[in-house]
Amino acid sequence: MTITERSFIISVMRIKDENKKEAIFSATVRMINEIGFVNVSMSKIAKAAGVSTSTLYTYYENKEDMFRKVYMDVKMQMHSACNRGISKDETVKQSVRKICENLLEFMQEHKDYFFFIEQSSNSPLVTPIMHKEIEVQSQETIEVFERGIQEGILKRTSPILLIGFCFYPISQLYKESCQQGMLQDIDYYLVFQMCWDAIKN
Amino acid sequence: MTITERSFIISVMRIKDENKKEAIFSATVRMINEIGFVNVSMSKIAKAAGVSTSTLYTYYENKEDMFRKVYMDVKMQMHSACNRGISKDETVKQSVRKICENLLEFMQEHKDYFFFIEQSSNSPLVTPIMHKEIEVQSQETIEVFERGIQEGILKRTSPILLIGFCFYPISQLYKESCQQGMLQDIDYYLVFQMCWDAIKN
DNA sequence: AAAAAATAATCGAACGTTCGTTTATTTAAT
DNA sequence: ATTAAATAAACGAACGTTCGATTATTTTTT
Repeated sequence: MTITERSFIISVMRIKDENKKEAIFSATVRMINEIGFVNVSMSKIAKAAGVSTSTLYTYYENKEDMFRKVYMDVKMQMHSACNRGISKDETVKQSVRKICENLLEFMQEHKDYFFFIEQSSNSPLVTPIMHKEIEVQSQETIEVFERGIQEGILKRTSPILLIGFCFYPISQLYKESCQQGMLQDIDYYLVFQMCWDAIKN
Repeated sequence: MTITERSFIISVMRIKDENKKEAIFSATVRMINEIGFVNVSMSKIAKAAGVSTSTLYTYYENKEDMFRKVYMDVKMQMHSACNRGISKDETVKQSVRKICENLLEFMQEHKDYFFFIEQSSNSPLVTPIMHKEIEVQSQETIEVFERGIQEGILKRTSPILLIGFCFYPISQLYKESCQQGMLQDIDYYLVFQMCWDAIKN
């Protein structure tokens, strides 16, 4: 959306500084990763973003709203990254492989996003409604696995279960390898092979 | 441990009220699960435990120390639960199956512990040193998988990788099933089959 | 066996600081 | 001139932690 487009919709308002919004967003992610949820506060995030504390309240209703929206934003980015380049012309195995690679690539390129998700996703901040929204977002991925079941290639069970056997091992192993600084040791070709062995018929 | 036994070890100290320690411990777990790390505080935990805030400081040095020790405690309980009943007389497959069942049983019986772990384990509170300690504790489990590799039954890779393919899918799927209230729908026999397919040669 | 002394667990109150949020005002864009 | 973004200042409440007094328990002395 360009500035002129926006001018038609909202005529005389002063527009929100997108740099500022981005600064708040990434400061939230960064601070959570650095000091954790226990020690984080609105003022610390504002300071990290180079913004007044009260400015946070022009972008978010309150603390909870802020964490929820930032979480959903990051999560959505991850899911759309996982779906990238998926086509119905390729085989299910090719698609699954691509989804796994997309996930791995996202984790590597957005390490901070990934660790933020890991730390947020189990918090009671994240409501069942949010989980539903996320599932909707990952519909494209689900369809790949559903196709695999129909074709008799994958095990006849819930697609969510199949997806779990790809996503969780990969993400957890990446996490462990980061924590122990042995990223090079993991053979991701083997990991994908193991994922596939788990879900294939 | 009887009172007389204890008298030999600790002579002059007044004995800490174990009920109180337990109350603090479980209040910590409960509060984290209910309101999350963002909203938790020493005073809230003390109130939930039915104890003065300052009493927390006779059991723990400070807030961080408290969360760390409670986390380690819970984590150790889980790992020793997973090792329960493992014998070198049984086949590797039997042992692996038992470990998986132990994990599942622990999660079901100690839902609160499990969710607390899930929420804590990705926090920067948990240091690399703590991760090392945990790995030492799970040595018995590691040995089972090492034996499987030596016997040529399991894939020739790091035992940690193999364990990951059992633990993470099971725990994540249990978590999802709780969140969506569809615990009955999951076929855990199939889940174990998928774990085994992933790791077997 | 009883009393006294010693020790640390316990707690309520208080510390200074920081919390999340609101209000009043200024700044900047139209 | 109008509108909203942006902020500084201010709010009471809550924060993590410390402290002094009290209580409960054990050891030592009678």
